[in-house]
Amino acid sequence: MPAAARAYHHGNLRAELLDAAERSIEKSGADQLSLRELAREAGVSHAAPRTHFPDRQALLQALVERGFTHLGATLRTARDQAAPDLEARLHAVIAAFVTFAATRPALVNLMFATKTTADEPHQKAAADTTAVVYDLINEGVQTGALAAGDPERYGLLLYAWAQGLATLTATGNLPPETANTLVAEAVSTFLRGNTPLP
Amino acid sequence: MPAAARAYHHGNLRAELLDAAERSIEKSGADQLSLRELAREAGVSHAAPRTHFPDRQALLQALVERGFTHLGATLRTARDQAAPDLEARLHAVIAAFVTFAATRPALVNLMFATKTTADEPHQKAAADTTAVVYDLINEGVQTGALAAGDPERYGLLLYAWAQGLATLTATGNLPPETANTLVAEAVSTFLRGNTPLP
DNA sequence: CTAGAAACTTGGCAATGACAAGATTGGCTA
DNA sequence: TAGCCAATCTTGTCATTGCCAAGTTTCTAG
Repeated sequence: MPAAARAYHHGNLRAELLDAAERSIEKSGADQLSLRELAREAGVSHAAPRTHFPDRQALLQALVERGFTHLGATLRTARDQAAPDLEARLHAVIAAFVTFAATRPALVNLMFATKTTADEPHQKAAADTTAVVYDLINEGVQTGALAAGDPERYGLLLYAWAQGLATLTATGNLPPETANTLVAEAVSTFLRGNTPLP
Repeated sequence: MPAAARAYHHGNLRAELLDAAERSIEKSGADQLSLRELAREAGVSHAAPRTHFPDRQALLQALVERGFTHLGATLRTARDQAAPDLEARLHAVIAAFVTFAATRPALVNLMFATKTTADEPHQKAAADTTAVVYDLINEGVQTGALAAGDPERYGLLLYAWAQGLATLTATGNLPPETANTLVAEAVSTFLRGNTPLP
């Protein structure tokens, strides 16, 4: 019995709760989120959410997981639609990251505020997201566009940069209109700083 | 009547509440923070905190403000104790940033999860923190160590990088022992990527 | 068609944040 | 020094919330 796709008393309550929760945190912050309020919005009883989420934390975690899945997909799309050279693709991916953060600041905060322990369910989704950057870096090292070195280290470095730019955007310290320019400079600085010696 | 230094019924309740709050969020996360619990720990009535903080959010904001003040001071100390050349000082500052984040992950998350609107009280403390990086960048541009360009843009770029590395450390995605190496690489990459043409 | 599981409801409890009104204390002034 | 005033803290209260237990409805597998 596929729980997610079932149409029962309410329909697919789980997904609707997550949608409402995402709207709520963007409007009032994550710590204002009320399960009972979500239930009211969905027109179900105050204990109905408990069927799908054992507690409040579980709902937030599901939100984070969905966020990473969404972000990963967004980054992959951006990569595939960019021009084929490394710089263009890196730029497209990081710019998409920043745009994502500008659109869903509260969700992004939540995603990166959650401690990462190995047994958490969002681990895989998060790894699939970082992999987008890592893979491009790997490719760059292999084609010789980047100086030989530990690709994982490069990946972490660039991912950290992207994450920082995204967070600054999400918190309003970086106006979205200048963000794009900064992303371009970050990528070109990164590449220029790691160009193999001729 | 200097409110902060007074010893009254309790002593300086305000500071003690903030200390307890910081301990609490590092132990159980910010959304588990309970004003009544803090009051109990301090041995005062459940409504006593209200004298110093109108509501829960105000306490969190005070925590953020204190955090930025502390971080700024930490960065300035690191800068002053480093070797006088630009790279060493940048490295020292960002490494101190990352160490700060590793020591107080929950506080750092809170600091960078809070939306920055102009009228918020922690604005100045936050600005004083970013200024440490900005000033070094400015100095680098003026002495010719960095290519001519918009210093503010450089500053934002490097600050974003530092913030990203700090957040990754705080969330456990970057083991503190490798963090130092990565910081060194980030700084040298940044400088290498922005060296003026000879 | 029936049994059992999944989804939801009703009722209840302890804890919390916020508020109002009163008590205590310390300093400032007249 | 007497007394007022403001800051600090207390007691009492309320609505809301998260979580839990027990029961009810609906779906589905066999």
